[in-house]
Amino acid sequence: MNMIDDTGAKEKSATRGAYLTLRDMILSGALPAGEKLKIEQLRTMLDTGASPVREALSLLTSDMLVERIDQRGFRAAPANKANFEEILALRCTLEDLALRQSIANASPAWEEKLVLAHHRKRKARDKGPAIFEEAHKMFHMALLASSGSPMLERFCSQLYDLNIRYRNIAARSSTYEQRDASGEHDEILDAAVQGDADRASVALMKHYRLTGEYLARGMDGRSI
Amino acid sequence: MNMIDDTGAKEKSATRGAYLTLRDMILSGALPAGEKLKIEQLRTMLDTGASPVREALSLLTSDMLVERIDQRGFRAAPANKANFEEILALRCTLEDLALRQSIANASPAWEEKLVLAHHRKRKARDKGPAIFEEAHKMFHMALLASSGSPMLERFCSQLYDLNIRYRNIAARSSTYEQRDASGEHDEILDAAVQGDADRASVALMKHYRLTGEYLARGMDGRSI
DNA sequence: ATGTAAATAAATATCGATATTTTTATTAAA
DNA sequence: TTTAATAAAAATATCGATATTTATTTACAT
Repeated sequence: MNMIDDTGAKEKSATRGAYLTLRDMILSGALPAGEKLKIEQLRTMLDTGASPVREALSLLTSDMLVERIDQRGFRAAPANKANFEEILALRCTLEDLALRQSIANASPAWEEKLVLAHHRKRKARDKGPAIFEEAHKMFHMALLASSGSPMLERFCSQLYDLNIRYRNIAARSSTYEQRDASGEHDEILDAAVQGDADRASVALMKHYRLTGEYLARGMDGRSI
Repeated sequence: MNMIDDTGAKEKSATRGAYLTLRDMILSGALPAGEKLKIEQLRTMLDTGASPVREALSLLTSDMLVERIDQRGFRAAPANKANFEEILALRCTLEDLALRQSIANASPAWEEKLVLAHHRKRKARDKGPAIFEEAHKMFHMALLASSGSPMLERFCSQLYDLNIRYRNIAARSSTYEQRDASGEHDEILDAAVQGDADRASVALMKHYRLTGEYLARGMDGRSI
């Protein structure tokens, strides 16, 4: 989200490495919500210096994955059902908007990008959860990619990541199983490529709300 | 925006001080859009170490006021008319939403807070631009303060700040004069307190769009 | 001239050590 | 006991120095 990687190469600065690892650990739940993030501890864990860790944490603050209290360090952002529902609601509003704009600006290049992302997502199904997660996000972001509003897309991307976190929290704290949403994705793709904004939006919202209910069940009555 | 100040006291960490100063310099245009931000230069300018400067810049990245390129440092976020118009459009959408939610959740406490913020903004008129700017923002944020969605409010606050920047850019690069929008504010306040969401929203949107046109004129044909 | 390659300069990123601040533990008084 | 004050420990924030990386200049060949 936050660090522009112009090369795409694997040579990563210590800060970027720390950023990616910590982000992953928070999204996956390895660093639980609300947990105090001690520099020294992370420093040894990531085998790097204090400066990269501090900078990575500062960066994660933008993503709303880490909270910072001046003079009192960092902690993983807290999680609770109210926050989850806020994210879901905001996500529906903003993605609805972005998707409609995207379809309104549809171009052949965008359609192709979208079809490609969908294809890759399907192929990624059995390449392990990390690969699939990446491809899944790519597909959803591709839907919004011609919205014409980079900031709106950025907000959506942020909210998407926050939701991943709740997905993992729910998976951990209950008998939650991955549901198969590929049919829903197909429907969204089809409507988007047809240029049918209403149908695409309805399908996307339904997709999010169904997932949302699913997750909410896994979270019920839990302290998270 | 980014650093939680639990005390409100003046004892600020070096990082927080650097953050506030740099933010101010970017919003005011003292650090022009697109400008390379060299650590050493800022370090001496702010009379502090490199670490606080780096962290402050990382934080400003969240506010979309600074861009970071791995291994190549920081620069003030670029500015152009397209970006300005994107901000305006997003702002209208998100604030419309937040304002309506806020009015829907209206409480006596919120109304009082709002009236107070409006009063303070009026009194601040002749206390210098910095004080007025602060009070003006407080009023606008107070309008949204009972939206029930902290994240939505955060997005609005971010966009508000980005708009301040363009206000200052326009002021600098043309014969732009501060227009008197107090009548518009009165109208918005009145509608909000009455609980008339439609009227409040229309007034708020009109307020933003008028300001927007005003600014756009000041920016026309300029490289900024 | 024009483009390429090596050498130099500048700037960034990182480390290790230290000063400050906050938190925890301990002791003394109400 | 509970509260308050103090001492000890832990953690954060910051500094100054150094290693890496990128940008610029210079020299050379086409």
